[in-house]
Amino acid sequence: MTTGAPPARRTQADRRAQTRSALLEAAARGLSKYGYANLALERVAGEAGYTRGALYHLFANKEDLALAVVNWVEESWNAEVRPLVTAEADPVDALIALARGHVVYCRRDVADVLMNLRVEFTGQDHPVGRAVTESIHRLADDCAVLIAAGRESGAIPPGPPPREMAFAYLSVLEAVGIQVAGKAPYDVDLAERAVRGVLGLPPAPVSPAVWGAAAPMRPARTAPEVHE
Amino acid sequence: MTTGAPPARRTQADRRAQTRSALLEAAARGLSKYGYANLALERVAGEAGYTRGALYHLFANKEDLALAVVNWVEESWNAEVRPLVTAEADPVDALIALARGHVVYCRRDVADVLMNLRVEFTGQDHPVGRAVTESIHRLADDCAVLIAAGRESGAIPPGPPPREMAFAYLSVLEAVGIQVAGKAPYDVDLAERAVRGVLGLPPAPVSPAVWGAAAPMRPARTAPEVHE
DNA sequence: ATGGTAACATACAGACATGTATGTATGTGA
DNA sequence: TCACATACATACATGTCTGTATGTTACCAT
Repeated sequence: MTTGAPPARRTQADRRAQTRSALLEAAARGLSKYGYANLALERVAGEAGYTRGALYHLFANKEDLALAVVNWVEESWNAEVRPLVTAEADPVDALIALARGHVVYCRRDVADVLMNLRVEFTGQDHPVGRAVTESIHRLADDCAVLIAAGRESGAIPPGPPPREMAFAYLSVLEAVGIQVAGKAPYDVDLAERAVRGVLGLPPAPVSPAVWGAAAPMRPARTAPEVHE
Repeated sequence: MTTGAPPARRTQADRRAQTRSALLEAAARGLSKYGYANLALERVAGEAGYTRGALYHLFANKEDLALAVVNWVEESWNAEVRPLVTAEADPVDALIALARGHVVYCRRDVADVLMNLRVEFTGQDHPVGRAVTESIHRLADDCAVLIAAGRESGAIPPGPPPREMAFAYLSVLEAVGIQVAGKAPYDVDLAERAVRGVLGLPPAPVSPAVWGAAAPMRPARTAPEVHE
């Protein structure tokens, strides 16, 4: 190519995909920081490098954009954390793996979008709030199955009904996830502690060195701690 | 008094106090349900039985009202929960009593005001967010002292720095408090489980009957379970 | 009873955000 | 090259909310 060549032509499909992606990311960051009510579309578009016209071309309205973000976040969580869970045959190991994986997921800056929206729409009937609630319910259903299995095998002691237990487990995990996110080396182990407590399990057998310098290797039966 | 007597004259001070109280309660309910951004003062005033004129007569602006609510909630929490904590000489018992007392406090409908505001203003610099943060920091400082004392006595195993531990403890307690509030009989015991887990303590020695019908009596060394 | 102040209610003004309408730029197939 | 459709930008219209100004009611001291 010569030095004076014009920029390469991008297809409309490519342009559309890039615009959409940029807007979703900007909206997610905005929802994370400002919530839904305070999310100004002029700002979202600006931070994505476009204008509201482009935004309204791709999304019907503010609600449509937020719902798209909710789906986007759920998908990215499923892509990163679910494999860790399904890789475990034992229910307790699966629940612990989920907790550890979730805390690692919380190291990214949009991890609290769903929690923020859930808190914001609690007690209100709104499409975005409903979407978040449904997302969490799907996850809670899966956790309830694991909890019930763990109880049946005797690995998990008795407690509230499995579904209630699952909601408590998730709320604790969510809170710890956000509170200690990124505070390696102990964010992951602290999350495990918290969910073991809620489930009624005794503390994991670890040496005191865990709370010191570098995180040590995990026992062989749990998920890997670091993911790239 | 005769049947046709006019209503009793109330002093201006009494009228002012009643108006202020009604507005604070309505605002607290509004902040709990809608957060700050979505809190419409027209609605607050209406639900309190007044108009925005009365509201602006008593509070400089929306921010002033919200700050007053934050203080009001903090004071009511301190009045109800702190005595349970200070009544315990042992640090672990104090932390457990705090958790149990907090969950009982969460049975009222404005218990989540501070959490909602904290979530809403995370990442932003706003006077209301700062007030909430300071309130939580004061509590975390006290918890950190208890945690440090428990570690020194050997009752609490090692973990992250006491202050970090205190924030994790509070975030877990807050999450469980809101998630299971009012779901007697197990909301209080579930909260205890959660915080024991975070602190690294083994499960409390309880019989399986706890998760059945009525809550049994607690062992003598912990705070009473029911408060009127 | 009267004048003054506080407690409240109603009207006004401006800012901000959303959604819609219209204009401009870019890709695409014939 | 040209007509068309899509991708985006800019302008317009409307509603909502906050804070301020003004009006009315109630208490209070003289």
